[in-house]
Amino acid sequence: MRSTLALIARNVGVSSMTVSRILSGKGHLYRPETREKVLAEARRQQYRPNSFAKAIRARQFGTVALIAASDMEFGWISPGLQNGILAELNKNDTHLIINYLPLSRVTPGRPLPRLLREWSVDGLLLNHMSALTPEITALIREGGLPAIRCNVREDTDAVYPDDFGGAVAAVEILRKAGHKRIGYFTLHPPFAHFSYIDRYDGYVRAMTESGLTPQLFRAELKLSLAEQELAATEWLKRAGRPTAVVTPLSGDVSSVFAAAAKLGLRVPEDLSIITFDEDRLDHGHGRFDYMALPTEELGREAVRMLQEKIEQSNKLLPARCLPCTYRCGLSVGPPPITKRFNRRKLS
Amino acid sequence: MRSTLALIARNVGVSSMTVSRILSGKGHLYRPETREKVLAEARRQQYRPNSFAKAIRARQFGTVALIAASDMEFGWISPGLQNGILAELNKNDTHLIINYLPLSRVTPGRPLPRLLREWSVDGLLLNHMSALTPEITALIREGGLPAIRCNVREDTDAVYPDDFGGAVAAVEILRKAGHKRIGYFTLHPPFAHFSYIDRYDGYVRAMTESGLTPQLFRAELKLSLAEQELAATEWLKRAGRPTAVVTPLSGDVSSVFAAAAKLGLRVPEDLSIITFDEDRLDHGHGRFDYMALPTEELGREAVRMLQEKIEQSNKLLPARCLPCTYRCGLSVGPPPITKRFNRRKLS
DNA sequence: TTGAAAGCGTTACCAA
DNA sequence: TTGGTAACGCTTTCAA
Repeated sequence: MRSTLALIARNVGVSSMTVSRILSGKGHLYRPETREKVLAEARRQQYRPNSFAKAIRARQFGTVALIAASDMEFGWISPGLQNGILAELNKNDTHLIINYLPLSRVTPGRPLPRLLREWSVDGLLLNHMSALTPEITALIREGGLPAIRCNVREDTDAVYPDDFGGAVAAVEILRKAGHKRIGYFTLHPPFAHFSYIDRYDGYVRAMTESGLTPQLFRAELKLSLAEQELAATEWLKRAGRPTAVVTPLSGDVSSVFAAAAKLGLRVPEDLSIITFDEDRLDHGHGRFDYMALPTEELGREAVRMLQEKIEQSNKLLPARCLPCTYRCGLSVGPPPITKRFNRRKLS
Repeated sequence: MRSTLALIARNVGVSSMTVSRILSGKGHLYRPETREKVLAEARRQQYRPNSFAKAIRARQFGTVALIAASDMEFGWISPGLQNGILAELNKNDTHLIINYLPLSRVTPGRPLPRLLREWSVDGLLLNHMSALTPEITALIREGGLPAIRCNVREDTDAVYPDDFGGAVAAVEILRKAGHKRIGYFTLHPPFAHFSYIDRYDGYVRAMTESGLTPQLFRAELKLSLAEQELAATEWLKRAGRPTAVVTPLSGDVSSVFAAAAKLGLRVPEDLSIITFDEDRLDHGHGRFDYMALPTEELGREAVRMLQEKIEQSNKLLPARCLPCTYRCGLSVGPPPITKRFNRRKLS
C-alpha cells in the first residue's frame, strides 16, 4: 500500500500538516521528539510524496514535453539533443515526457495524443525532422502552451544549428589544406529537412566565393545500392574529379569511401572527406573528420528559452542559431600531387 | 487563464458534474440543449482536462518512466528501443517520462532524481548500458515500483537481445559463403556491457564448433587512432589473414574498412564484413551487412511485460531473450581464390 | 435529466 | 510548537 501523509500522521498521532512540514524540510519548527517520531515512521513506510498532488496544489506540472514531429510514422530525437535537454531540466527537477507525432495525425479528423488533448505539461519542445507545417503551427498556438521549436529555421521561439555556416567552414578547411577540386557527395536523404538544403547552399556559396566550381554527386532514389555505388565510382573517376568531398550525412561516408576504395583511391592520401554528424560515442571512433552539430547545446538552449517563456507568460523570443564545430579525424589531408593524380588510370 | 470544469459550469449555469459528464462522452444523458451550451462554452474556452487531477482521482499516474542507467554522466537510449516503447504505450494513452541515471549517483550520499524520490509513475523501465549493480537492484526493489530491465541478461523481469546467437549466426553466414578464416575485429568498447562479451563468446563458440580457429584483433585503449589503424593493417596482412571479419560494433567497421583499403583489399571481394547494429535510417544506407538488434521489439515487449506487472501487483516475470535479424548489405561475398590471395603481396 | 457531497494527496493560511 | 480548514481540478456515489 502506498504511504501518505495522513497515514503517517494517524500512526504517529499528529496532524498531517505536522508531517508535511517535517518531511519538507521545515522540521526545525518542531520538537526534536515529534520530528524523530515522524521521520522514523516515514522511513518505515518508505514514504514518497505524490508528485501529482504536489503539482496540482502548486498549479504547475513541473514537467515539460519533447515531441518529435516528423513525416514518418515514428520519431527521431538525436541523443545529444535529448541529453542536453535532460541535463538542463535536471537542474530544476523538471520531468521530461517524450513522444512522437506523425504530422499526418495533425489533421482535423484524427485524434491527437493525450499530451496535446489534455493538460499535462508546462511547456513544449518540438523537434522537427521535417519542415514546419501550417497545421502544426496552428496546433501549437491554439494549445496556448509555451513552446520552443528545435531544428527548424524560424525567426522566433526556435533553436537550430548553423548548417550553412558548417558547410562553409568545411569547404574552408579543405581549401586551407590545399584542395581546389572539392565535390559534394550525397545519396538520397531519408527525409526532407532544412539542414540538408542549407548544407548544400553553404557549400555552393563557399565554393563560388572562392572562385571554385561546385561539383555535385547525388544518387537517384530509385537506384539500388549497387547501382548507386557504380554511379559514385563513375563520378569519382571523371577527368577533373575531386580531391576532396563534403557529404551532408554521415551515412554517405561509407558509400563514397567504398567507391573510392574500389578505384584504389586512398583516404586521405588521394581523397579527403568531411561529413556532418553529431558528437557520439560510436562515430567510427573518430576515423572521419566531421562538422559536429551542436545538438547538446541546442537542447540546453531550448530548455533555457522554454523556461524563460514559461516564467514570462509565453512572450515571443528571438530564435537562436548555434554554430557547428570541426572535429578532426583521419580523413583530411593535403591534395595529391596534381599531375601524377590526373594522369593516373583508374579502373 | 486555464479553463476548468467549474469555470465552464459557472458560465453556463449548470453544475460542474454536468460539464464533466458531457465532456467525457456521457452527453447522451442530458438534454441536447444543455449539451450544446456546455460544448460551445468548452470550445470557446479551449478546455482541456487537467491530466494530473484525473490521475489523482483515478489513483494511477498513467505514466511510465524510462531510465537510462550507465557508468557515464549522461545516458544513451537506442532510438529503436524508445520508439518501440512509445508505440506500445501510445496504445493506452500512457505517458513516458525519460531520464538518465549515472550509477555513481546511486550511493547513500547523493540525492536521487525526483523520479525516484517522489511518486510519479506507475512503473519503471530501466535501460542498462552497463552491468547491473547491487545498489541499483536494491534501489528498485525498495522503490516498490514494478520494473522491467532492458538490455541486461537477468533471469526475471528483463528483456535483452540474443547477442550470443547473433554472433553465431554471423559466423554461419560467412561459413556458408565459403569462408574459413573468419576473424573478430574490435577497437576498444566505449563501455562495458554484456552484449559486447556475448558477441565474442558466440563467435568463439561458432568457430570452434565448426572446427575453425578464432583469430582476434583488439586494439589497445591507449593507442592513438593512427596507431590503432596501423595495428589493424598489420593484423590484416599477416600470413593466414582472415578473408572475413565479424565486428561487434558498427563503429569498428570504418576502421577495418580503412585498414583494408590501405592494403588494397576490397570489400567484399577480398574481405567480407559483418557487424552489429540496430536498424536505422542512416546506417550507411545499407552498405554493410549487419546483425540487427531487435531494439524496437525489445521496447514493445518491455512495455507489455511492465503492463502485466502493473496489473498483477508486481508479480515476477520470466525474462525474454529476443533474436537478432540478419540484414543484407554489400559487404559479404565469397572468399577470394585462396592461392592467389595468399601469394599476393600486401604493402 | 441534474446536482451535492466527498475524496484523491498535498500545502497555504490562519488560528491556537 | 501544533492543528484545522480550505483549496487545487477532477470523478464516484448517492440523491433528487
